[in-house]
Amino acid sequence: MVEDVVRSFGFLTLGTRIKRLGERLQADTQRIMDELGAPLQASQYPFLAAVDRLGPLTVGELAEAVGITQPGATRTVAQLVELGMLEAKAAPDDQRRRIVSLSREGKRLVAAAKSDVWPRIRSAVADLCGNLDGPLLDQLAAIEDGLAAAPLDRRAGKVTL
Amino acid sequence: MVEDVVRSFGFLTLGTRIKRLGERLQADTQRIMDELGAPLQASQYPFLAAVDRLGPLTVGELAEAVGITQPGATRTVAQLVELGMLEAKAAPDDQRRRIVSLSREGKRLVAAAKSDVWPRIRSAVADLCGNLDGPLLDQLAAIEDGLAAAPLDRRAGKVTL
DNA sequence: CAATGTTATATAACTAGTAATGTAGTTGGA
DNA sequence: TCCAACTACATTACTAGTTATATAACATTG
Repeated sequence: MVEDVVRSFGFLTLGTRIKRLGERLQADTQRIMDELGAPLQASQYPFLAAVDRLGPLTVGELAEAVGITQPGATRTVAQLVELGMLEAKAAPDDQRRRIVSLSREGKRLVAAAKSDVWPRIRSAVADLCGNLDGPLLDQLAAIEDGLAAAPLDRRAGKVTL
Repeated sequence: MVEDVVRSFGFLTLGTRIKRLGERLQADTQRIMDELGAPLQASQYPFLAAVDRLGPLTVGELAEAVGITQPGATRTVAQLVELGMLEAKAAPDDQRRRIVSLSREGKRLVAAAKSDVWPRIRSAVADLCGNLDGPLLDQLAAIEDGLAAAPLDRRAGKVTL
């Protein structure tokens, strides 16, 4: 067993450490969704959730809402249109803009996720880090240790919160 | 300006949010290193730092030390060998293992980074999040807001800490 | 009202991670 | 002792982000 140097280096490697932790959380979340039969990648749901929450958006607005660059948004929107979850049509007043909205199937999926999948994920993440406090590096260590002890998909017991 | 839904969704999208934040921190760190003339990618330094700290390691041990998978380590080691920063030779007792160590040039680079670059990064990150406390989501919001107000490369003033 | 500039999206090439699988070297038991 | 299983690393194909740039539509202005 070799020392985790990214953890040992503290603030110097914080970006690497945080990114790694995010990847780990996303992978665990994906496992919960796979178990529950959710048919998409974890990374695609924020797009559906954004349109559900904010209403039809352009590609650029979607990129901003989910916090990635425009080319990334263009690609994921294309995938979700291909999968039949989103619809995109040119704005009537400005042919450059594409207005993205939920398809019937997309709406059905969001409704199912809202009732079955998302509460489970929220409760698992809350179980992992809902009660943390104190300095950032200590909380990160607690989350890493917590995931090692019991990954997210074994924390989804209660659907409360 | 569109709402940041990943931030709004709280624990549900924590993995996405944390990963995004890590990418942002790494990108800012890269800018500091570029300004200071550091010749590598931010993602490559943990490998050099691991070998510097722990001594010669096999590819598998390096993967464990920096917290990625073995194929990722194989690739980055190959790049750093190509760049002349690392040397790899088969272990005398077990031809399967490759022992990775710092080249002369790699040692020189680590020494320069230790004295010039790493303290600057540490101080910038400490300036951003060294004094945070409280619940995780609040700290994440503070870091995001802090980066928006002044990215890391404009926080590297003092080289203390 | 045409030329020029700007904006919105698309495309291309790259980075850095992943999982699955291949291959060569080592080891242990019949 | 040799074959089967295991181990360490390499390879391949994929994911999801990035930057840089191209294209097409709209806006401005001389």
